[in-house]
Amino acid sequence: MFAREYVEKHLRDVVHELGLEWPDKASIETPREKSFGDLACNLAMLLAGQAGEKPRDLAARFKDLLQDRAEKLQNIEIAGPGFLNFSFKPSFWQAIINVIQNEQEGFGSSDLGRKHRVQIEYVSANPTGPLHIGHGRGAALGDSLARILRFAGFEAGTEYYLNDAGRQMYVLGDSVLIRYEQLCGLEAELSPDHYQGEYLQGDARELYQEHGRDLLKQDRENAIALCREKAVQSILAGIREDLEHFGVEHQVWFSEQGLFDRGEVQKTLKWLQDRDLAYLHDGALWFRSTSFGDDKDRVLQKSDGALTYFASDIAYHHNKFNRGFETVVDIWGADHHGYAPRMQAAVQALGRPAGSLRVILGQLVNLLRAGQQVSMSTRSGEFVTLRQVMQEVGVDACRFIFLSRKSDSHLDFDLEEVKKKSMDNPVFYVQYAHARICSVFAKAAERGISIGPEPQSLLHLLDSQEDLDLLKQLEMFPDMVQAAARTLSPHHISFYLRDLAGLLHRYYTVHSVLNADSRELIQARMLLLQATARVLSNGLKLLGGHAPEKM
RNA sequence: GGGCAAUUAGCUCAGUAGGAUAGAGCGCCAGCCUCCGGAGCUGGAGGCCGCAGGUUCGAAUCCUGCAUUGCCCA
Repeated sequence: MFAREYVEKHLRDVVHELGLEWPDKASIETPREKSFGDLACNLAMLLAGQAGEKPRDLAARFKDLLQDRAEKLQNIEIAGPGFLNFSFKPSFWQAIINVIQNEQEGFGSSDLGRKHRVQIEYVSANPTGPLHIGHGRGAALGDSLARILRFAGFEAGTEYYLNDAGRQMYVLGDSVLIRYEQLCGLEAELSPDHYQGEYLQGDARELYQEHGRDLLKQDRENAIALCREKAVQSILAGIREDLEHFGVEHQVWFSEQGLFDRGEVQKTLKWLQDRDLAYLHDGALWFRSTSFGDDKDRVLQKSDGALTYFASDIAYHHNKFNRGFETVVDIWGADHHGYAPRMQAAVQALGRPAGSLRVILGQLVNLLRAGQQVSMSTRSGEFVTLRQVMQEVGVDACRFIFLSRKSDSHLDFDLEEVKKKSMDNPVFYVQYAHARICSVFAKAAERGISIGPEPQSLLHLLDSQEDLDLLKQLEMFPDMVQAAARTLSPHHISFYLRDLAGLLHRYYTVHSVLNADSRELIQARMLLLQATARVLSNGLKLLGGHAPEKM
């Protein structure tokens, strides 16, 4: 049982016995100051009114009642205005090694999610060009979240929504056709609205090789459709390749066009109209988003009959929920944040409770090189692709940087900094800790030292300050994973890993493992290192990174 | 003009159950290799948590107003 649960269970018993009610605002947390013990609780302060006693007096009663029965505690203190500070016996912390040894790659997992079905939709870039670094952030976030949620007992599905319908696709096809016409020697020119990217030249060239000048003879709309198909296929192939290289998987690729083909968009619009959630006005069809907290009603179908993106997005989310997902997570670029209220409104209109849709906004990524901004003009096609960044800085470093910030904070991504193998780039710091441990074990093998058959009997030797600091950090890993899952925030894991690596490095410097005084102590420390390596590895895996044995 | 987010050390950022003397890394200064990987460790300096009110036993955290920045919408 973990520390927090242990304390909470006993506290609840006592609260119950005193005829009091457990307050919602009760908190049991590790205090900032080490001298305040391992865990601190504000219960006495919150219950003072209810009990009609002064906080410190009430705290004293708690202490008396707890002292006899909570045998894993070493010490209970009353401090400040009425805090209860708890310290555990070293044996409690030492026992975490056994837990880690038993659970191995499962250590840190839980059933927090109780198989709750969650869908994570991420990246979902329009197939109009290669992925750039902003997509990389979304990719790292979504993939890591899926790993974390699964580890925490949720059933998480991953999906890529393919915007393969609509005007942008038409423009894409038109852009390729113009390139093709140029190859044929015609005087065609791209307008500023067209996609300018070099990558479309290749598609035009292939079309020319396959069809010669035949496309010129066709009806122009047909030719555009053909070009569009060609471009989408090749761009999509590139995107899939990039994501695979990035270590990211989408279980489902969901086509917007498919929604139209199956009539789901029209069906959803009718569904809304039947319930008076949509209405006709000025020849257009409007959604009553104001009934669900949006600023104004939104157009679903324009007066010329064209459907908006919003219309197909509602149909898409309708589809998601109908597939049985209870919670849907959408990861968007921050430039779409204005879109969130209407989507939230739509989900509620579909009859889902608030909170069924959780939108995560990945803030913009600012690409720098040695402090200088790298220009990223989107339409002109002059931008650094995710692929280029991966090749230059490596996948692990790239992902770790994305996950070392809150998703909604701006991120400066400096190519030179990320390549540096220093604390500027924490992934190396964390990986180095793992490699260091592996190196100790390699050396141990050379010297013929191994851990004996009864390792449990040695754990009491891990009683120095550094031992306990490290053990406590290991013990809180499951808690950390749950916090990351609850708040959909992978960055908690990366900060945790940095702290854990820091404690390991310190430990390593202060205590020699293989040169310790006794054979028993050597083995005990090896056990501690082994457990630390396991947690580092489990944590890195949740971020989609690797735990190398050598660097 | 309206909306959303941000504002914490010189720089980049944690702090999502409201808790005690606000943290980390980088950079700067001073130290640590007879020894398992120095990609490391130790110590120091560095803060009005944007500003002003409010809520309460207690606020970086919650509420209101203002300022600055970024983004979205018209």
